[in-house]
Amino acid sequence: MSTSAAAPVREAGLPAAAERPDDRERLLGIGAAAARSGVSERALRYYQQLGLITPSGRTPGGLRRYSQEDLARVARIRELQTLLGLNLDEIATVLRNEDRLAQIKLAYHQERTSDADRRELLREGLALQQGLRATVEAKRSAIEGFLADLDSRIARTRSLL
Amino acid sequence: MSTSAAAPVREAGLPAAAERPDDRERLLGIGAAAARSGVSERALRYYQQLGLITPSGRTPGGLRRYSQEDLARVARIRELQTLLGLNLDEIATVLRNEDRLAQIKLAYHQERTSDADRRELLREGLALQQGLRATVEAKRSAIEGFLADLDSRIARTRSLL
DNA sequence: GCAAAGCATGACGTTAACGTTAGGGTTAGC
DNA sequence: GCTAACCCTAACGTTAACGTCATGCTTTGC
Repeated sequence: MSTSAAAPVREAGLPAAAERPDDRERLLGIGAAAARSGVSERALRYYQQLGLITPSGRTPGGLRRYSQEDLARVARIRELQTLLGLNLDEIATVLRNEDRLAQIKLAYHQERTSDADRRELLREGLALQQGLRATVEAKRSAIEGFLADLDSRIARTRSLL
Repeated sequence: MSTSAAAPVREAGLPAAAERPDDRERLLGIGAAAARSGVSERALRYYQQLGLITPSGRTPGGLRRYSQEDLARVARIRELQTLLGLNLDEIATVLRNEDRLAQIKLAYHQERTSDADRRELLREGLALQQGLRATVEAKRSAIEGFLADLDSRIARTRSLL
């Protein structure tokens, strides 16, 4: 990590193996991107300001252009927000982890990576994933308990009938 | 419903069938109540201001006194907040529903309630409970999906090993 | 009966996550 | 090449859910 202080969380973009302009390569402006992802333009700019996303392009004049992966990333942010109740700071951490994981997979597949290094990389990646998994699992079991409680109450009400 | 406009959400307190001073009837001051429920004194006052709770007693001088049920109610609020991500407004609705359900159960057990009325009451209560259940269930299945996705990713990482 | 601890009621402050102008540049279609 | 639609940055506004005083009354233990 040798970038500047305000380095944003960047998605580890694949180096575009082969250019495929047919595969819906159309980039969206912020308006369309906002409409499709269901958040406001302001939210998109705000996420960017926090380093959560970076539109994969800009026009020569400086207008943001969003790719499909960008939109997927926004969807992920919303998911982490509404489902897990994470705040944007925590989400930044999660995304950083996931980006790191992608990096790891890239490094893993490089010829010049030694076998020992590969094992090491995988271990690190696995640890990252399992960290998030633990968080989610905790939430799930809590909700399950909540639901069980609710169901038993419903059963009691029902038994009166 | 004939109470004043700012009527708070009140728990439908049982009429204290028999006074039992031995059964930990000690009421807590706001400081102790806050400590035990894990929220701040300010939060307790704020919840009251929003009509979510009403301390079951006040000293002659006006100090709040919280009962065990009050604390349970606070715990419920926190649960709805952190687990389901509801805001205090939505929580007010849920609590109102639950209080209504308690009322219904009381009415149900009254001799002077007709059988037809009882069925009607039960139906209403059941509907209220199932409303919340649906919300929670939706959340659960969403989280389950999230978790499944995570697990498949983990499996993929693992398969590299 | 008195000091220390506890509490009440305002009222202003704070933080996260955006919303909303204001005052301009940029781009796309004709 | 021009206009309508789109977008930029900067900056102030908003809302929920409290935090934090300030000022003064209450309660409790000795």
